[in-house]
Order: sequence, then structure tokens, then C-alpha cells
Amino acid sequence: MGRPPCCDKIGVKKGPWTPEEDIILVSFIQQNGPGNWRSVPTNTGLLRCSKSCRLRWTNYLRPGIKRGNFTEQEEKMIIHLQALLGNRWAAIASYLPQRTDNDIKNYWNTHLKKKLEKLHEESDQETHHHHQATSKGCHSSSLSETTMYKGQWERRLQTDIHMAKQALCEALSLDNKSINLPLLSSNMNSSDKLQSVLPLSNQSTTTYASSAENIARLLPDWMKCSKKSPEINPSPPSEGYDNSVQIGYNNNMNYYSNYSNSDVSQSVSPETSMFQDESKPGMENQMPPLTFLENWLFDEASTQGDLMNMSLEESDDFY
DNA sequence: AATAATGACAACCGCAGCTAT
DNA sequence: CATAGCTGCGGTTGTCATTAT
Repeated sequence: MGRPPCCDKIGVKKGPWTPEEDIILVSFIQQNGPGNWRSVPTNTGLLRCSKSCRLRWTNYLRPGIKRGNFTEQEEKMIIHLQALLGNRWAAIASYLPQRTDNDIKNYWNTHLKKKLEKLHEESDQETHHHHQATSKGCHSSSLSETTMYKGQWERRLQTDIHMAKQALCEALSLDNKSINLPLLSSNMNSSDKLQSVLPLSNQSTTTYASSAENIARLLPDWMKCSKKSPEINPSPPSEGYDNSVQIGYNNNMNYYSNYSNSDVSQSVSPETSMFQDESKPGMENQMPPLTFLENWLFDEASTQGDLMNMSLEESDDFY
């Protein structure tokens, strides 16, 4: 009785997107704003389902996305957050402003998982000699075991409870500026998440200034809307379409510095603002609020292996 | 050089939650 | 309240590139 899949229609194209399709999609979104994905294929003539359009935009074309070259700090954050949150990639991505959940998920699956397995193998071999007397059941050698033991739903519930607690603490202590964790319930929609992480001050336009620049760069020959002359990063990414437009690779945008750049935020163009609703929830508002988390993540970077064994009770202590 | 195996990543699929009617 | 439609999420697959044999 359910709704038929949106991609089952005849004539709906699948597979990799072409540069031409990307340009059509980006230019349409630039004119109409993201959202209302159902109308995108009909209005653009793209032979894609709405879902595919949305995915392409959010994971690839959306401004402000950094791709590839995960830094060590990002790696550590992902590892920590995965240990804490489980495979809630969207939640994890909300802490990594320029990364998409899909990217993080892929990176985890292809790199970090193996890396950690290797680490655990090594540490197991070392500890095995010291703890041979340890009973099998108590020897928590991997996150998966812990997860299996506790149940992922329980972990998720715990996390949400912790975050709710955090919200309460925050609400009760107005001068506690160090605790500004974005509170991202799994039940929140994007706008809720955005609201939840929005500091009171006005800096929400910062990323969109960059967005305008990115879009203008994306469509140099297609759109004539570029009013500003953004500082173009002359270094094209290694990927992209051969000798065609370079899309989605914004190596230029330095979020951390842009964040506090009020000039940039003031220069946001009207058309830029239409991207605000669809930008990554909270990404342009989170960095200062990350202080608490960052301190924890980076200060304890050396203990990344230990965290993988962290029980829920230990999580309680953390909070 | 040819082929198989493996890795990396983009994209798809199915489901759940939310909203409007 | 029930239903349909839309969106977002996470698991999984498909495809291309690279490496090994």
C-alpha cells in the first residue's frame, strides 16, 4: 500500500551525474533555492528522480563542502564521535562542518574501520600477555562487541538523554559559555537542528557568503550573476570532470576563519540567502560552540583507542 | 601485457519520521 | 484518526581506478 518508489518510473536516469546535469541542477537551485525537490526534475527537465537531485546537491554540489584529505583532527573527531554516537553519520557530520554524512560514512568504512581494527589487533596482542587471566566475557576488545552487548538502540537513547541533560544544564547556567554543544536529537528535522545550534548572535550568513562565491565559481560561463570578485583559489582539485567545470570541491573556503569575518557575512548577496535553509544544519553556527567538544576530542586524542572500549557508564562520567 | 583482486567513493534503495489533508 | 506524500538517514551496491599476480 506504500507509495511507489520515486525512481521506478520509466525514463528516470540513474548512475553518475554528468557535468551538464550538475550545472542544470545548480543553476536551478541558485534561482529557486533548494527544497521542494519534487518539482526539480519537472522544472529542470532533468531525467532524475527528486531524491537523486537532493542527494546530488547535499552530498556533492552544496556549497561549503570539503572533500577528501581528512585531517588528523577530523579523523580523531570521527573516531570519537563514532564511539559515542554509533553509526549516526548525520549527527557526526553535524560536528564536522564541511563534511557530509556520506563522506564521513565512506571514510569510516574504507579507512578508519580498518585502521582501528589494526590498532586493536596490535593492542590485543600486547595486552593479551598481561591479561591472560581475564575472562572472555569481560574482555572488551572492540566497539562492535560493546555495541552488541548494550544494543545500539540503547546507546542511541543514552546519547539523546545525555544531550537533553546538556541542554538543561546549558539553559540553567547562562554564563556557561564553554558548554555549547549542539543538541541534535535524532528526531529533529533540519530546521530544528539549525535552531538548536544557533547562537544568539548574528553570524548565520557567513557560510552563505562563501556559498555565493562557490556558486558563482561553479557557473562562470552559465550564469551572469557574479557581482563580486571572490578570491579564486587557483588550485583546482584533483578530481572533477576532465577539463570541464569543477563542481563541489571547495578547497578555498576556510570555515574557521570565515566564521569570524564580519565583512564576509555582511557581503552576502540576496540570492545567496536562499541557500540558507538548505545548508548543512548548523554548520555555519557551530564552530564556537564546538569548544567544549573540541577540547575533549583533541585533548584526548591520544586515548582514541581507549574510547572505543568506553562503556556507557563511562559515558556518564564524561558528561 | 592481461587479468584478477582490492580500494575508494558516488549513488541507490528501503525505511522511518514528519506534515498536510 | 488514517492516509499519502516528502524528506532525511543509514546500509548497501555499483562503478571506476589502482594494485597485485
